[in-house]
Amino acid sequence: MATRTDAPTRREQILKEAARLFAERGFHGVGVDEIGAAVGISGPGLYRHFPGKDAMLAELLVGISDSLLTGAKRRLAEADGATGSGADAGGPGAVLDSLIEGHIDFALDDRPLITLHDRELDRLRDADRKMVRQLQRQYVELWVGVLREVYPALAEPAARSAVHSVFGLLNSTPHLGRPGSLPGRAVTASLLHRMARGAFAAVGEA
Amino acid sequence: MATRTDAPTRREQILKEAARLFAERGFHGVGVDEIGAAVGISGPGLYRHFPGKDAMLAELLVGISDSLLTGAKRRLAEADGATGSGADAGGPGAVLDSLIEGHIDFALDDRPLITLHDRELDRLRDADRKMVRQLQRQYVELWVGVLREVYPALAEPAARSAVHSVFGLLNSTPHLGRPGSLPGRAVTASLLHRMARGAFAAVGEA
DNA sequence: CAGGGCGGTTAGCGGTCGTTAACCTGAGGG
DNA sequence: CCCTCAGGTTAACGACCGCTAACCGCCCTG
Repeated sequence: MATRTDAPTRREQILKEAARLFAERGFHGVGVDEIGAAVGISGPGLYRHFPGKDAMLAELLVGISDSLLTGAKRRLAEADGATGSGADAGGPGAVLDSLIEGHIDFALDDRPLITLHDRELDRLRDADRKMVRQLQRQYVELWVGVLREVYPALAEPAARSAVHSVFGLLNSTPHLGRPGSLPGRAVTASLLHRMARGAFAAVGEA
Repeated sequence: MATRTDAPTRREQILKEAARLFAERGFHGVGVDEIGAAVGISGPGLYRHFPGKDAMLAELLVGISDSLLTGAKRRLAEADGATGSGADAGGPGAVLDSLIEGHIDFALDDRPLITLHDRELDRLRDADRKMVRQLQRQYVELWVGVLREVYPALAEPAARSAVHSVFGLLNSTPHLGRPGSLPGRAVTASLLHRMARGAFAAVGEA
């Protein structure tokens, strides 16, 4: 796949600005005119790119969930391949670290999307909501499986609760102040990573 | 103060139902007619109790923030008194445990309010929003102070980030399934408590 | 150089929302 | 016995919102 250096298409501009606005003021709190103005066109011009306001939210939420799940699957496969072929410092702990790292990257780089992800799900039409819910569930179950490999004594319901709670922890990035006031991306990522591991350890090594 | 055994007043009914509805569908997603219907009166009847829809949200959010801060101050005072008078198993660690316990109680018992608390803040008028923000900031700083007593090596910005992140963890209760599907309140509370302590330890004992 | 369609524009429609106005009723006190 | 007033009701207004209709210019192609 080519790393895209192209200018973003108009459609992508719209999605990005819509995500920001939805995250800031809520889906119902943003008008189509505002979304249009954010990309330099006005109101109804959006309907050349999307069938409606709902469709923008749907594409955003499905995209987020799918991207998270796809990334996690890729990391899982990479780690399994590594541990299978060579005797490096891998193992289930490394896979868990990789999942955490991926989620943190997402939470730090796409804050508006992380905000929308657990906030505006109920505004979707039934079909879209079911799809997003299914992707989210797969993502959670993937984490639960890896977590229980690291801590085999952990029962499944507890593992699931722990995963949801750590998502809450990692998704707290929007509350950590604007990107400028952060002590640096790497520092924040490391802090979140250690806290997530600590939280898991506290419930897994009971 | 008398522990209230009275039937809830109409005003309290309205606030409770409004909180539930706002949490479910967002502030802009709920009409005044629905709030009225939820308490058995209809639409404009609400204006005998509140000057407007905004005022309901404002009272809810200020109430939450104030209640959290007041409870935390009380716990801090109680713990300080205990450690000051006798040589029991207290100390800053016990204070931190008490803060965590209080926050968990709130997150488990008032899920709609916890949801609103970090979701609809921007819908407030400037004055109200400033007040809520100030209460929230005091609450955070109180936690930061206690946390840095437990882990003196922890720098202040890191401590503040850690507190926000643990709030994210504790406030994940709305995602843990409906109250019925939980493995029992005490079990969930214990799990959250251990995870919070583990997360703090992981960043404090670096 | 004609023409078609992509990507815009403005005007406006229908519905919904928060709020106000005007009216009503039943209980309590002088 | 009347008056007041708290706590409702319905009707309606004005604003806003999502979306459609109708129109238009530019670029690309045959």
